[in-house]
Amino acid sequence: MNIELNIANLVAKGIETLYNQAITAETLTIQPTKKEFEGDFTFVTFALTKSLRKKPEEIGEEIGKFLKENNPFIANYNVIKGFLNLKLSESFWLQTLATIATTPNFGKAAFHGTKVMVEYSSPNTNKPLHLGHLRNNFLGYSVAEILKANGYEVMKTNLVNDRGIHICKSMLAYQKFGRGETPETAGMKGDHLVGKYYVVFDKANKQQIEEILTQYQQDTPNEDIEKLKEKAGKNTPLILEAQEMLKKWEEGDKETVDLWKKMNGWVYAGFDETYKMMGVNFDKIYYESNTYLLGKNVVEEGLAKGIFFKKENGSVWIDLKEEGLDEKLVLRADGTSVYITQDLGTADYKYADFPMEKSIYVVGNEQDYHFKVLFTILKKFDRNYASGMYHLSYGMVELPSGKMKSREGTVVDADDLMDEMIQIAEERTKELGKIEDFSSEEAKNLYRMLALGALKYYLLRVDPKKTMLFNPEDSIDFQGDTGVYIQYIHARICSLLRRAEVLNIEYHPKLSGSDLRSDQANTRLTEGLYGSVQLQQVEIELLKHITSFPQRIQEAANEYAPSVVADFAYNLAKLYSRFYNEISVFNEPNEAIKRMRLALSAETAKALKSAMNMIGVEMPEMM
RNA sequence: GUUUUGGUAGCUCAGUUGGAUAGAGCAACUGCCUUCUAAGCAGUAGGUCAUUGGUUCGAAUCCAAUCCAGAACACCA
Repeated sequence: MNIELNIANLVAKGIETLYNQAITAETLTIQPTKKEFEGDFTFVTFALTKSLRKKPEEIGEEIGKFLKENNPFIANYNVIKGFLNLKLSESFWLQTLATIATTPNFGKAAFHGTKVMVEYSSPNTNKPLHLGHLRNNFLGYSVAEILKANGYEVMKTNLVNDRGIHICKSMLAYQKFGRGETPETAGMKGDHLVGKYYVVFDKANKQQIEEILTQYQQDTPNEDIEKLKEKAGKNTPLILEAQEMLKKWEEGDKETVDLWKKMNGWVYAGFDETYKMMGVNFDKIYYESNTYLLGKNVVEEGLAKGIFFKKENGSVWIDLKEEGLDEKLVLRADGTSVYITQDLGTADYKYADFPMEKSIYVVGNEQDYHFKVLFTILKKFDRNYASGMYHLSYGMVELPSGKMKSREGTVVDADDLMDEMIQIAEERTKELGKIEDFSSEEAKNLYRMLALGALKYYLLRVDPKKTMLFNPEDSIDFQGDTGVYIQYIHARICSLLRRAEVLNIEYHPKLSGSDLRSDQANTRLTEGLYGSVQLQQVEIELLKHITSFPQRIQEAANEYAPSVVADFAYNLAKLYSRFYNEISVFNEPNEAIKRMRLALSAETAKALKSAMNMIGVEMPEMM
């Protein structure tokens, strides 16, 4: 349902009839009427003045008259300057309500099965998840849900970075200083324990850098200090040992691999817990330890096709200067892979797994350049999936104190943050004392829903592309433009609907078989259920807003922006809240109006829930 | 230096393919709980849309330049 487009079609027909000029509806500007003017939708006539050689007011007047005379749904019109404001009839809105109510999964598109892969999360196994990961995970999960709502078949994947020098660092530190500690003996989640040893490594290594640096300065007092620092950073005993360990790992040394397996096992157990709490999941998990050797065949292929070239020392490159990029290394002189090599191989590997038309990478914007290069190369290779690749590049999350820095200990841990939010949700809820009849199980579940809802909404309401500020004080605020506010409105509606059920009020049009979604059936039902009742302005506003849901979901998918859905939900909740305060449902003496208001409430709740679920937020029915 | 992203109210953010007098929330102030959940509602106040120029009936939105801020530009991942 797209009212704007329908009106545009009517206007186009009008132009053809009145002025004998063919025009496509899509080129006409129809927009919701600003609230300070009378009307529902506005046709902007300026664009037509040249081709029709008429004044904007004249065009508006003539088309308005035509529309009103020829269409029963256009109740009235007025023209201000070049703006033709159209008022739609009550029966139109009532029928719209019936259509929404009888459309299963209103807002969502029919399944068309186009395959799309969404890769997100992609953690390193050397430290626990933090606030930045939360934005990534919530975004990835939400985009996947939004694509599903648009009819795609979605495969959610996670490419875990489980190998490399950084992993060896925590392994080495554990080996040296761990004394056989385990998550059980330490009373810590596995990912946190491993993260602890990563920090231990870093500290010890820093000390070694200092020592070496002093040595260097004594040996070569005239050398530039920055150069010496760099050299020292690469040559500490610990770093050399870690590199040695990486080599051993690659050779399959049993002791090293066993340790790696043990520690990664701890990390995965920890991650699973965190993912569960976050409410995200994956259809398939890839591990870099399995994919890091991929891509060498692609390098061969590139050389054979003349897309890559070899330098004298044997390293392989691609020249992307024509694309406005630089020369880029794709294989080291010693024949080992770099980051982009494995990404090239992994792209083929994923496609063999799941022949998708779109492949979304949810990765921070510090890797914009990398993905530009990756996609450009794959296009040069004529991979048939290359044109469907998209880097969902999101901005960093900053704190009021600035960027999160692990060195300065300002990193906000994901587990800690979620726990804290749950605790605050519990405190607030207890203060309000509304859920005394909840079992402790139900109460706990509610705290979780509220806390995660607040957090997800807070992180997803902002356009993904933008750097955003995480203000701890604002994030725990449950008032105003927040997830909890929307959940609250939903709970209130559910309360009304429960009462309607107790009172046995039948407000929902029930259709079956051939009746389903036919206009005549709608009209019949609408008249039977609601009669020709008078609608309040807020009620029309609500209907207008709900009606825009399908377009908003599409827009969210086109832009990969959950913020669009969040915005829809918030504004719908706000409108309903106004309705709820202005208008009484159960004190209304007219039964038809009562039914209409209940149906309107029910559809609002459905749309709210549907939208919020798309951003991963659960909606309580009582709170 | 090159490339790239951003700059809207004190703060955090919206603002569709250019459309009417630029919107929310927070913070501040004023009202509203014998009435369907006050985690709410209504209202007041708050703006040189970074700056300058251009395009046109019309610019926060498009173009150019400038200023400011972030990021990327490794035989790291």
